[in-house]
Amino acid sequence: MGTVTKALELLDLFTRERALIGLSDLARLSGLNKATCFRMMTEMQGLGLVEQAGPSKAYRLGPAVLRLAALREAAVPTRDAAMPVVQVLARETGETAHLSHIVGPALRTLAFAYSSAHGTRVMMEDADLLPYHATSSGLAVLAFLPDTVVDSLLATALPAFTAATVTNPADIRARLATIRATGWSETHATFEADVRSVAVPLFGASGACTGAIAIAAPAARVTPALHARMVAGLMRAGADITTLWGGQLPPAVKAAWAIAA
Amino acid sequence: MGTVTKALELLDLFTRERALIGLSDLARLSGLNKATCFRMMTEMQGLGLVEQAGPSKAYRLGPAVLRLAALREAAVPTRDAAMPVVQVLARETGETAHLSHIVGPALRTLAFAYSSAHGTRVMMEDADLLPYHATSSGLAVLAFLPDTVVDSLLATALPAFTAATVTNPADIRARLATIRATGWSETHATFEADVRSVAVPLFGASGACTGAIAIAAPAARVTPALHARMVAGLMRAGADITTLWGGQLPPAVKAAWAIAA
DNA sequence: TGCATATGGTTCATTATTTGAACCGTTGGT
DNA sequence: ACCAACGGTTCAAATAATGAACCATATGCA
Repeated sequence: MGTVTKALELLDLFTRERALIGLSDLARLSGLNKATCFRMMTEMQGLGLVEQAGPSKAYRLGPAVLRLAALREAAVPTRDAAMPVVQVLARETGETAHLSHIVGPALRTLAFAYSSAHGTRVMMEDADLLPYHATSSGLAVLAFLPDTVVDSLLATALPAFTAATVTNPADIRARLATIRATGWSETHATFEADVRSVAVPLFGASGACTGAIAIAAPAARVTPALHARMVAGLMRAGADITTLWGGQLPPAVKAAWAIAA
Repeated sequence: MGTVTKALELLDLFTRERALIGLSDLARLSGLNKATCFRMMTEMQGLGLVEQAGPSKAYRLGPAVLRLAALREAAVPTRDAAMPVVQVLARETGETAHLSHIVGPALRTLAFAYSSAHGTRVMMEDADLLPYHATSSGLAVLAFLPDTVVDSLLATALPAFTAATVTNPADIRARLATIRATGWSETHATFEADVRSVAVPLFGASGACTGAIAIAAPAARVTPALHARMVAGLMRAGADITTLWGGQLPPAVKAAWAIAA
């Protein structure tokens, strides 16, 4: 493995719950030697990518990442462009809408919006990781990813997050076939209990799948009428965002969405 | 130089004007070998830090930086926290206010706000680089940085951006002494013609200077009364943001600002 | 048409950097 | 006073980075 990859995987250890990490923890979590971690963190600190904070000298992400993100959004306004669509979707359905994005090998939440229609709602957090096999967004993306990616994912051990999580590769493959035909995916308490979620895939300029947009609601609230509105809204939002991103819907998806609408 | 530093300096070549860079250009701009660049970019691509786009296979910043920025903002809401203060400052003075931040060896614009009071205003851009010796923000920061940093900067050749730019190290040192005493800095058309600008430094948790906040106005509009309001507003804003960032004013600055207020 | 010169990407012997066990000096708890 | 954990440092040994030369391809030009 390259040195750069190791250093940047160190950055991936930072999460919302674990914003500060000490040197020893960093070494334990990454499996790298403490000296290696130290040299890398020192180097990245010099570039402003991380900084040391607090009473101990624990590390956290530094201000340089803000500059990089500002430049990325200036070049490719992924998030800013899609945000209004996500908000409209949340308002029209009265439920939580969220947008996710393939980053490296994982699917991450990029943006989300709540509705104020109900006192209870499904909560989200930015930059969270979504498992492919247990979320509607994950399945929507997986259905339109190359077979090689699907094969290698299904070859690994799939964790069960709830009693309802589907972990059998054959069952998942069957669901993917359905999703390819209908153009949307659905899960039922497979990631979090009592949550029902529907998603559609999003596509980039080359026609490859780059992410998904989804709506998540408390299961008890999802009537057939609401479900229909969710699917219809997602198809429109999916087409809109794909256009905003300069992407192109695969013919099969375009046909599936046109028939349903 | 470490490999990680080289790779991340590659990322620093991306700017707003040059969002897409091809492999050969990357090698030329960085001075690194083409094979080295290729390997590093491939590695960073695997992590989503950069991606290849367009008809040619030019590189640009990838979606992973958005995730890192989201986590940084969650841990330390630098920009979000400071933004209202910058906006109030712009509204109260009727001029352009901007916040800058030390990132590695350079000073970068992090946020700015315009006022709608006048038809003409000083324009800004996010993530722009501010030269230390020719801007009020730069001088404000420099005055509170360690002597070693000042020495090494003044040892380099300082470019003149206008006829009024001060490039003589001795003259700059004299101005820094004044700034240390008063707690604020000022420039007169030293970076852009007809622009007059006032700034105060900002400080981090350790008491070290981490950035500056400034107001820039067309020179003709700066009356003594407005100038006084600018300085007073900046001092309040500087104290507020330093607090918001969990920072601490050095005693000397606290004293200077208290006396002036 | 063919020549010249770009481009992104690849190879492999040479070289320089990374690596990690063991080591400091401090700190905080018992 | 002790112990264990912390952040940080060292240096011979091992590994990964390096770069000149090399493809295949595409573009501009006469």
